[in-house]
Amino acid sequence: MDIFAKKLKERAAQLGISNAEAARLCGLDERRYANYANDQREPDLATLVKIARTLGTSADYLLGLTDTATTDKRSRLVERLTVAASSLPDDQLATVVTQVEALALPRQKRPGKKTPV
Amino acid sequence: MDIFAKKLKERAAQLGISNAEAARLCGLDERRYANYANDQREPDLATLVKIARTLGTSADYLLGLTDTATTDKRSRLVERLTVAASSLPDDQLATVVTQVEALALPRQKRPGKKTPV
DNA sequence: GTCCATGCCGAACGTTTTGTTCGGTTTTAT
DNA sequence: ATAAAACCGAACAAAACGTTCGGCATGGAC
Repeated sequence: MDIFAKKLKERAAQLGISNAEAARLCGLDERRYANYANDQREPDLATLVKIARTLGTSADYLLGLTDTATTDKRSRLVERLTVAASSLPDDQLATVVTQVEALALPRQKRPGKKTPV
Repeated sequence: MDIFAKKLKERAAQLGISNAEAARLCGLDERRYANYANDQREPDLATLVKIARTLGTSADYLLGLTDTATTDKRSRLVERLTVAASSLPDDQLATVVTQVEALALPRQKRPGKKTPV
């Protein structure tokens, strides 16, 4: 599956992270992940799912069954944010959400009922 | 991957064919395919793709990635983050990405090969 | 009833593939 | 120049795979 290896590298590039970082995010041994990215080994299905989920993409994309390349620069930034945020512990994630939402909602005179984080 | 096995059987049922017929359609040994459908073996990635294509479905479906209900608490937090971040101007978005990535990868000061924001 | 085509399954065996470790080179930012 | 991080080839034990064999159950044909 050379396509899988290519997509793996392509995805890491989209996210602006190294393969080693992608490995860490996925909770996989760095050498092991590198074997996937270099088309020397193939993961089992559970690992494939874990990678797709962690990198915020689909198995179909990683297997070349769809070509949904994210070319938009802003979209990729948002994806990087999603991937990074997903690896945070609950409390840090909650904090980040609060802060970014504060940034996003510039000035509403009366902040209405908002779901507490 | 018990999900994969289930989806395999589910798909054959949807198509109104036996597992043996599905195996033949995919050009796979009947016993081999049965091992997949019985959750005793797993196919390599190329075979997974062949099955998905032959049965007219997606790898995401076969792997149970489609029905990712966003009912869980963390997923909703991440969704809120995505929505909020998407409304930010470019520079603020870039800043947030940098900060969250720094949080996500608690590591030494030396970043390796990484695409700059 | 007998036959046999079809679907399905467990066990076993030889082969292939994987995960991991070790050591080393290359790259990058200070 | 230095050190941290990224990256990679080789090698080996362990795990997973594909395939074969035999067996069981069902249903239609004769």
